[in-house]
Formats: sequence, C-alpha cells, structure tokens
Amino acid sequence: MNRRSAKESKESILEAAIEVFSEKGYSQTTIREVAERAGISVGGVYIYFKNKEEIYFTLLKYLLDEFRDRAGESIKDIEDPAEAVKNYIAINLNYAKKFKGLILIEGREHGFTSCIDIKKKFFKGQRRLIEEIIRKGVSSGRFERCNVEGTARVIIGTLRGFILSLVMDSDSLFSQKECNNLILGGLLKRGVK
Amino acid sequence: MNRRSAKESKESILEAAIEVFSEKGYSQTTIREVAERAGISVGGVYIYFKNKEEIYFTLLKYLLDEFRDRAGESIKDIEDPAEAVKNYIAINLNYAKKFKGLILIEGREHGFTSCIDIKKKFFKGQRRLIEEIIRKGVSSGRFERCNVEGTARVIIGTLRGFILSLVMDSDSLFSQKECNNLILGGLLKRGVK
Amino acid sequence: MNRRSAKESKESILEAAIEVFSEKGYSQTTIREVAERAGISVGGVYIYFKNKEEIYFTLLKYLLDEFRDRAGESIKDIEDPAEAVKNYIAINLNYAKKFKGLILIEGREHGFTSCIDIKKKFFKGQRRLIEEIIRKGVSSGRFERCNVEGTARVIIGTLRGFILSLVMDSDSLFSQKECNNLILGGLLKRGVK
Amino acid sequence: MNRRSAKESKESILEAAIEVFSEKGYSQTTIREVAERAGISVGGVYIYFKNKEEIYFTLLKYLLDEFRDRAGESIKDIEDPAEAVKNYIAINLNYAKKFKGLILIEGREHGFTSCIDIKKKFFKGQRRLIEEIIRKGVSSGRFERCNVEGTARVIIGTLRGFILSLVMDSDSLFSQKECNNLILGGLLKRGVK
DNA sequence: TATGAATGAGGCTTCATTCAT
DNA sequence: CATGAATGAAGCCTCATTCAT
Repeated sequence: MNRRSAKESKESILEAAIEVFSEKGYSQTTIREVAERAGISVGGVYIYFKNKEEIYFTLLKYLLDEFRDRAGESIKDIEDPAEAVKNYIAINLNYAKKFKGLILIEGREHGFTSCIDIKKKFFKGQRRLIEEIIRKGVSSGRFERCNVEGTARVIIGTLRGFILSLVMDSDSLFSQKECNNLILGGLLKRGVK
Repeated sequence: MNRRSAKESKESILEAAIEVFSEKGYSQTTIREVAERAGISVGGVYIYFKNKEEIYFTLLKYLLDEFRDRAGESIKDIEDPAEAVKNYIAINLNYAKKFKGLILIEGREHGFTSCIDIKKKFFKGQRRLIEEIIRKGVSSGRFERCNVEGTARVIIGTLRGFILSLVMDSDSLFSQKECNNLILGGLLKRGVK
Repeated sequence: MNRRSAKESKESILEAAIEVFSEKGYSQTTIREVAERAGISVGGVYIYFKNKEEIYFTLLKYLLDEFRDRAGESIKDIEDPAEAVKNYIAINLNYAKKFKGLILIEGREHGFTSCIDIKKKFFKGQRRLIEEIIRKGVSSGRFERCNVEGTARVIIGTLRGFILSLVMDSDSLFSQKECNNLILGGLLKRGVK
Repeated sequence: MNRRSAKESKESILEAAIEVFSEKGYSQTTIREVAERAGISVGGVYIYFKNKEEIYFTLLKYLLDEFRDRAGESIKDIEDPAEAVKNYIAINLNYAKKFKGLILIEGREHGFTSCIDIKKKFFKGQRRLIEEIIRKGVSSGRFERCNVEGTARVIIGTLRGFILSLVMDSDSLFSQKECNNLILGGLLKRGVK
C-alpha cells in the first residue's frame, strides 16, 4: 500500500481525473479508470469525493480558479492595454491547448447546475477583467471609444470561438496572431496600429 | 398500435431525437426517451435506425445539409459582400438558437469518426463560401486586401464562439449587431463603413 | 405479390427454415430471416405456423418421416442382411451429410417436449427396423447369435456417433467403409466375412 | 453482500454455469439464472468473466483438461490393452453422465471459433491416446493387426455416439458392457476374447 | 391471405456507489 | 484510511409475436 497523505491522495485523484475526463469526456469516464490512474482503489476515491459529479466540480473549480489567478497575474502590471489584451489572449490559448479535452466537456453532457453557476461566475469575473483593460485603453486614448460592457462580452465570446476551433479541429485553424488581429482590429484606433 | 407511414414514424423519431439530444447531450439521451417523445415503442426506433449512433449521425447530416442549403441560398443573390456577410451571420445565429443543444454535442462525448468527417467537410464547405464573399468584397474594393483563407477561417471560428456563447449562456450575452460589428470591423475599409 | 397456394407458401417456409436452422441453429434463427428466404412477409409465416417451435417441429417431423420411408424402402427388398445393414448405414450417412446443420440442433438447445417425443418414437421405429434385419440375419445363419434388441440399440447408437463425428468435424474423420467394418465386424460370424 | 474470496465466487459461478448450461443449452441460459444459482448478483458475474462466452469457454476448457488428465491417469499403468480400452470407455461414460447437458451444447449454437479449436485439439489428443493403446495391443499380439489411426478415429467416433445416445435418451439405451463388446469385438483377435 | 410496422418483454452488459473486511 | 468484491439499476438492442390495413 502506497501510503500517502489525504492531500496527496486527493490530488492524485484530481490529476488522474483531468487526464481521463480530457481523453474521454464526462460520461465515458469511469471511476474505475480514474482510480487506477491515481493509484488508488475504487472505494478510495469515495473517501475523498462524494461522487463523480463532485470530482468534476472540484476539478472545474480548481482549474477556473487557477486560470483566474494566472490571467490576473499576467495582466496586472502591464501598462499598454493592447499588450494586456495580447497577453490575455495568449494565456487563454495556452490554457486551451493544455486542457483541450476538458474544454470539450463544457457542453451540457452533464447538467450539473453547480457547474453552470461556477462557470457563469467565472466568465463574469473575466468580463470584469477585460472591461478594466478596455476602460484603461479608452481613457488613455489607445482604444476607440465604445460600449465597454458590450465589447468585453464580444471579446470573451470571440475568444471562446477561437478556443473551441483550436480544440476541436486538431489541425488548428488559426494562430494567435490572427486572433490578436481580429480582436484588436476592432479596438484600436484606425491608423494607430 | 399508432399507425403511421414509415416516413412519418422516422421523422417523428428524428424530431424527438433533436429535442432530447439538445436537452441532454448524447450520452444522457436514452432511446427510451426518444421513443416516448416520438410516440413509438423502443423496438420501433430500431426499425428505422440501426442504433443510437445512427440516429445521431442522421440528424447531424440532415441539419448540416439543410444549413448548408439555406446558407447558400440566403447569400447567392446578394451583391453587396458586407450584406452577404451579415446575412450569413444572421442565418448562423438563427440556426444556433433553433438547435441550441445539438450544437453543444459537438464534443467528443461520442467519438464517431463518421461524424468527425462529415463535420470537417461541412466546415470546409462553409469556409469556401466565406472565401468567395471575401474575394468578391476585396476585388470590388469594399473590403481591405487580406489573406482570404486565413480571414475566412477567423470568421468561421469567431462565429462558432458567438454561437457557443449564445447557446451556453442562456442570457444571450451579445446581439447580432455586435457580432456584425466585430467581424465587419476588421474587414471593411476604414471610413467606408 | 407472388401469389402462391397455401401449400406452396407453407412449403417454401419449411424449405427456408431448413436452410436457416441448419446454418444457425434454433436460437440464432430469426423468423425474419426465414420469411425473407421464403419470399414471404413476417406476418405471413404466422398464417401457416403458430410459432417458431411449430416450424421446427413440423420440419423435424417431416424429415424424420421422410427418412423413415426412404430407409424402409431401401431395405425392404434386400435378401442379404449384411447388405441391408450396409444400405441402412449408407442412407444414414447420406442424410446426415444433407442435413448436417439440422442434426446439430438435436441438442437440447430448445427443450420442446413435443420434439423429444417424436424423436423417441422415430428411434424406436428405427430400432425395430434393425432388429428385423438382425433377426433375419441370425435365423439365416449369416449373423452370430446375439441379444437382438441390445444389438440394435448399439448399432443405432454407433451410427449416431458416426454421424455426429461426420457432421461436427468438417474434416470427416472416417468413411462409410470404416463404419461398415466396425458394425459388421461385431455382427458377422468369424470367418464368414 | 455475501462475502467470499474471489476464488470461491468464481468457482461458484462456474459450478452454477455447468448446471444451467447443461439444463438449457447455451442460448437459453441467462446470466441472471447463473448468477442466482451462484448466489451472486448479475453484475458480480462480470467481475470474473468478460461475458457469457467467456464463461462457456472457461468451463469447456476446464472440463476438457480435467477429462484429459483423468483419462490419461486411468490408463497409464494398465498393462492389458483391452483393459485399458475398457477403462477408457468407462471414464468416458462416467463423465458423460456427470456432465450430461454440457455435452449437448457441442453444436454450433454458438459459433465461437475459440471453442472449436480447443475441441479439435482435445479430440486429437484423445485419438493419440487410443492409438497408443492400439499399437501396444497389436504389437503384443492381443489385438488384430489394423490401421491404427483409422481404428482410433472409429473408436472415438463410436464412443461419441454412445455418449450422445446416453445423454439424449434419458432412458439410457445401452450399457457399458454392450459398448465394450462392440468396440472390442472388432479389435480382439477372434477366439482370444 | 398477406403485409410489415409496431410492440414489449427480456437478454447482455456497464458502472456509480456501497460496505464488510 | 484503504480495499475491491458486490450490488442493482439502467442502458442498448433483439426478436417472437400481433394487428391494423
């Protein structure tokens, strides 16, 4: 028996779960496989998680939190708002590549309200982040004057599309540069670029 | 025994399947529920479809084909390329609203290669459509000179994102107008708009 | 619609049934396939037969009756009892080859008492036939004196074994000559052969 | 929850399976019934066996192996080849009585090639065993000179027939003595018997 | 008679979850 | 804490049989 601390066990389960959920999606993932990859028994999984849903929920929450932190971090000290947007896009695409499979589960394969809530909250937070940048850009004169909330929503939505395309079509259809161009093309003052 | 023509039965199954797949995703959809909503017995479903996968595949093919036709139709006689793009966007968003859930199944919750193939082909076709428009727009001077293929890809990707957002966040985050602005904002010659 | 007389339809069903039962065994045979091969609808089969079991039963009865007749016929005018036994063996093996598959169903794949009864009766009749021959052979001095009933049973049993081997091992393990030798070897007076 | 060791559970499943397969044949045997008789849940069966076929295959292999061992054992130290043949017959008939029904499944009610292979191999081995005895008998002068391979085949085939009769007609048609007589009658030198 | 769509029970198999050890 | 055998509900699919036409 490979004795581990509770924390270690829980983490190895989550790590295994990321893998398997990514590879197979939620429904096709079995607790048995997660347990095996985590090097724990089936019953062991249920010591740390109430059920399959909780594993997914924990995972999702963890990843969103981590993403939020990193995204916030990567932006906070950047003066140029265009640069900040570029960074934000970059971190999004990176994360997407890393957790390809998980993003595909975003669909309603499972109808857990808990997950919907947490995701809404997450996207709201991200929108605030973008709004901040846009506001800074507008007031500094770098960006066109615009409806800040609306524009932030559009950017988030557009990013989602990029990410989805990136993730679904293994022959990634477009690059970060193209993504930057599209988003910034609509934001930057004409001629300033 | 609810007597209907074979065609009617098959169609009512497909209609029911659209509903249920949309609501629950592929894995969570049970044949029993599809059958019930179609007003047929479980066994009856298997008269018309070899298995669950075939139902999904038939549905997907049907929707994509129909979409392709409608999209082609709605564009072909439009002179102004900007108008054509707007129309294309409109029909996309409409379709997305109508078949909300089905779009969410895009994931690899099911790994049917047949579906992957058909989808790739579909998106390729759509890209060609957009490229055509862009080319026309560029040569007519309405659009900025650009990498036609790349731009088409970006537009498709962006649209996907809009649609995904539209579909996932029931409080639709942004309007068609915003979508138009973003996409056209990057295409139209400055000042022409 | 290929109009046929009731008799024709019934016969074509039986012919199809022989084929399919032979190829797939009882359980694996579906009414649908029998109907298709018979060129009749599924429902049509049920006009002529109460159910699947009745088809099998009718078939079995028909074949056993026919076999009984043929076997009786092929023996009745033969003077030499050894020759008669040889003929009986020959017709057995021929029949076995022709209805290979059906013989394999003999097992208790289906537990129809009706079939058991009819088979018992058949084998009893066959035993009587053999007993007759043996008695003739013994009284004429061609065969060794022996327990007639017991010997008849043994011969039937032995033949079954030959047939089973013939039918199961596609590389038929032994020839009719070997079969003759074994059976007659135990019957014929030493030296007479 | 009926706690047992894994080995115990697996064995009780196999024991139950022997019973049910024997009584009903392969197709008519349901996992549910096997499970019930084994005192385990339906799902429990699948812990130990991949599927129904594997249960059957395991059983078949086990019985054939055991039979092979016992048959070999019961013969190896016997000097008199006639005695050896008698022993071989005896063990065959005993086994047949014990596993009555299972023998009847021989048909291709299931078309598992794995089973066909294993059976062919088994019968080949048994033939070798008999050939050995015959050779010994012939060279020692107890048996008539004969085609060893052919004779072995005939004996195996004959035995199969006896067994089949024994198994199918519950009113066992003939005794071991009669079986001995037939087989040995063709082998023993005239007058020696 | 004939059709073939429809039924629905039932079989196989999977898997989240529990619990005796 | 940990194990993994055991459970049982539930899903997919088949097919003998029925029945409206």
